[in-house]
Amino acid sequence: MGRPPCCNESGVKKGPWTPEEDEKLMDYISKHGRGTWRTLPKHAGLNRCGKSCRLRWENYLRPDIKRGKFTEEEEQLIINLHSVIGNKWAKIATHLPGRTDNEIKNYWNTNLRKKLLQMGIDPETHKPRTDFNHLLNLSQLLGLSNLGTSTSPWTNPLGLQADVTQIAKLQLLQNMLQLFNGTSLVNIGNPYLLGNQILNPLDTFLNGTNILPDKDSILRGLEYANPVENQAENLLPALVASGPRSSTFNQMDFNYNAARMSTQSPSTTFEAWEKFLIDDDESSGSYWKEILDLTYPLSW
DNA sequence: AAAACCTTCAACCGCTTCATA
DNA sequence: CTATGAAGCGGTTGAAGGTTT
Repeated sequence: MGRPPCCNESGVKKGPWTPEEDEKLMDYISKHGRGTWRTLPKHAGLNRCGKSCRLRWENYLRPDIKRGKFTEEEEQLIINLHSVIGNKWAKIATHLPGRTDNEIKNYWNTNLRKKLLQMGIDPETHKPRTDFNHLLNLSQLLGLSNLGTSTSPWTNPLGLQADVTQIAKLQLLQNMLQLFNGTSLVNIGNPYLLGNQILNPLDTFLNGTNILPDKDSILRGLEYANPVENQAENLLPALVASGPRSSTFNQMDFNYNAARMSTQSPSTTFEAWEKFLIDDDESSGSYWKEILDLTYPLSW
């Protein structure tokens, strides 16, 4: 449509808001309500466009805005929701009272994205990263760190920290699973799957059992999370494995549940993964070595 | 101490969606 | 059904503050 942006109006102030402007806006809204944003600035005595006023109010001045760091629960919820509905920040924000879409978007881009990438998870698809360079870097990193662990798990020639090693292991394993499976489902901590039996990834791998959530249970979960709008239709790119629910390599799908994590110590997604990794018998190294030997018949 | 670099987040821009005439 | 205008949304930018060199 040909309508010019409202902010093209000449002489309208842009940029950071001053305390005086904030005061005027809050004052006006508290007395008269929001009304229409387009006419609000004029009535409130603000030299701003309506859009700017709306943004300032919605993202900063609204009295019910929660300030401060995101909690682990919020963090986990954002990841889970993002895995289902993608970059629908406004939708995600409706599940986090007091948080704005802008705030969630910023937090995602500056923190959560990086965390997932570090864990070898593609933040767009919520599946393991499969780009070759990434795999190569991981295998090199892992190889170097293994050199160090042969003498002491905490020191190595490059000074790599143990957590780097653990992350590398996790990433490599996930990538290998993806290569094996092609339909690998990595869903770390979905609180909507409370009803499903969830296995420790290691147990899953060793026992050869696998329980994946079906589409109905996901939909029920969403309905629970948002009873007003049960509209999860076609919004399930990452949660529903495209392959058969019970195949040889689907056994290795990591369906690791947030509820399990939250009822046990450690309590967070990332800590739980860390625990899983550290609990691995480092001294024998057999678990990882076997996997690596199976998939990479090269010497480390 | 200072410059360079990095990170964060408020705010903007332009597009889409929704409501209504 | 169509056109129009307002609101909403998501991507992007850039200033400010923090950190590293």
